[in-house]
Amino acid sequence: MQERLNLNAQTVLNAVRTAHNHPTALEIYELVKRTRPRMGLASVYRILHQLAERGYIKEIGRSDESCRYDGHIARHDHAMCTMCGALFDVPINILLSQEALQEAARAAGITLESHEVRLYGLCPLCQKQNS
Amino acid sequence: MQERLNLNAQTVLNAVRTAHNHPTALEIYELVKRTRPRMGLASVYRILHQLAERGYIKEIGRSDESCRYDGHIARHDHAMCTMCGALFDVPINILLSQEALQEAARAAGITLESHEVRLYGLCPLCQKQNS
DNA sequence: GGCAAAAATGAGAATAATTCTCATTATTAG
DNA sequence: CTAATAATGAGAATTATTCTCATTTTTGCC
Repeated sequence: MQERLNLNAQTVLNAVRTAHNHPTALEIYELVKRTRPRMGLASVYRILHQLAERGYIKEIGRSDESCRYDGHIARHDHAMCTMCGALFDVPINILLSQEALQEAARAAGITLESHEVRLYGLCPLCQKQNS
Repeated sequence: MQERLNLNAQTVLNAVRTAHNHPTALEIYELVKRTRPRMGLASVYRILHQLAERGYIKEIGRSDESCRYDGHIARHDHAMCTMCGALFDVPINILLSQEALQEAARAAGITLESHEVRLYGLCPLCQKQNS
């Protein structure tokens, strides 16, 4: 395990930071190839995971597995275990003012259709295994 | 296009509704095969999409494409276009009380590490194309 | 009921994102 | 300098999902 970021990791980190549009791994790979044409896609994935693990970057929309389905269609929030990926319903409503949501949507440039809060943490099982 | 749900769709819908653990398409396929052993996986996917489109069920964690990376690591929220899948930062903070979050996490059974609000709606481009 | 048109189905191939394997290369410690 | 250790890249493998298409089912009509 390395402590400091090496040249490849620096290049990838730079690419993620300068791309201001939430790039995919493939997009980052394309960017990185300009300066380091020998780097492979697998290395990009490997480095991205390391960077995320160390908190340099974040992964968004990583479902960690496949799409899941929910027969419970009333609006509700979800909690996801950061260790095993288990997904839970939040059985109580997390209160958010419509005005705050509308303002946020406006600031982001979209019309507001719906929203969801996602909580991240350890599920009971992973808590045990982790202590 | 059909209006009413047929037997296959009913079976899939039932499976999603009775499974209380956010099943994946594969899990649903396994369930459904018990009563309708001839149904194929592709049909399950097809029916799941239809059911979601008509609002009978919801898809969770559908990134609609690949995992995206973000060099902006301070906690912030995201807005996603429900039509094209584009992902935006919400440039302002959506206020949520720590107590409410903690209580929700407790109710869901996880420890709280972090959270994110996701807004869903149409991005400017899709608004235009849709009007 | 019988039949033609339209829609739905299932099987397996195809695709796309991601991960794995492993021989090679680079780095480090002594 | 050298042995041990870690990192790399290439391509194969895996996994979830979608596509294709020949067959089956359903539907509307006589």
